[in-house]
Amino acid sequence: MSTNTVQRRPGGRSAAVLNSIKVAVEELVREKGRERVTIPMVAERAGVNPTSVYRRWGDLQTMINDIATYRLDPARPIPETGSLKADLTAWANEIVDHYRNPTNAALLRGGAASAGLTESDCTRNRRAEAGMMVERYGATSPVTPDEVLDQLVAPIIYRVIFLPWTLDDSTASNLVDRLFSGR
Amino acid sequence: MSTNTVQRRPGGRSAAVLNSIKVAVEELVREKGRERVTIPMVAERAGVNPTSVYRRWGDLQTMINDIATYRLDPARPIPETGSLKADLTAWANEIVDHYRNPTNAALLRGGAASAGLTESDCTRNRRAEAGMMVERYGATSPVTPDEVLDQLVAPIIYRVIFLPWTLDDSTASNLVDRLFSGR
DNA sequence: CTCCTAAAGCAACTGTGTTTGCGTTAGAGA
DNA sequence: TCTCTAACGCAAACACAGTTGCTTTAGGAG
Repeated sequence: MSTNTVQRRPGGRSAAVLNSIKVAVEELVREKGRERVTIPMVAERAGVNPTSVYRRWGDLQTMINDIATYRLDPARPIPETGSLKADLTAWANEIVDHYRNPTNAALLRGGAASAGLTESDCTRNRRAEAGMMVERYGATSPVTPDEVLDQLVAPIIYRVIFLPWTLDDSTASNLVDRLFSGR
Repeated sequence: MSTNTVQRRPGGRSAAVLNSIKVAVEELVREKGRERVTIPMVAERAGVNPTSVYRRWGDLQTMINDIATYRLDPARPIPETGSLKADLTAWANEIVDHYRNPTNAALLRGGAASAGLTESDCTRNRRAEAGMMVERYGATSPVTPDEVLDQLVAPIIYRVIFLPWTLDDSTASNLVDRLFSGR
């Protein structure tokens, strides 16, 4: 061997196993909620030996975080329409659409259970994105980043967690309208 | 026996056991978060046999929901000052104060994990209380119950779950001010 | 095609949460 | 005080998540 790197084997069987596990995790999280999913359960649904899962990821938390490529991409482009109101509407619609997917909603609820000690990815990223959009318009902006969090992000996340059936196509624009009303 | 009702024994020992379990649950939920608490753990801290806990409640979810009498009492009086704004401010302050207690916050996060399928106590009660206050002022009310949920309850609950360190004495009144601004 | 070994499978074992049968303690009415 | 039995304690059995050593399968390089 001419290199000192470990040989990997991402092809064939490993890929098939990975894919069936991913499907099983999505199904089970959606069906039962993240808290009621176990590794043996995932392995059985995937038609795979539990040992394989333990060897690859070690624990359920690590596995789900790694499998969950369906979370909101932190590197995705932030809407830039030239109007703050339109930017916020488009951005809020992305968030609503993302969490109308039951799997994503279940993952958010699971994350909420262990939140509160440190700022989670969810809140930190949303806060950063809100700040970015508002600051584009500088002192002329009628709203602050904190107001965006309190009156736009918070209602959406609250509904995702406790009242997911109230989310619809007009939720985001309604909230933005109220945020800008009287300003 | 002249009655066909089962004899209960709420006094003495049973009350002592119940109380020591209640204390143990509060401590452990605050220390570890609801998700990392188990029944044997509670029983040991309480100096009680785990069997007693299983026999009384069956499972941890039921036990915590039952023990948690420190949650906001649904029968407590709703503020009635004569002004909707003042009512809402007082009411929101109660909620903030309640959830600034780390035990209550941890219980809310735990509840969030299993929410989303049915409307939880938390959301149903808040919605009912908001409706009650707003309806007192009928058609003259500048805000709707849904607006109260979106712009007052949701920001508070969002902060409790994800940003508990941002809750302070002025949080409630700031939110109410923004809710009424421009109306 | 052949060799090497990454990665999966298998099975036995451990630790811990949960159930169950039975004996003991102690609250409440007679 | 006496009796009845609800509620607790105890210990053995059970269920299942997670671990470990070994074997088997199959991807990739030569």
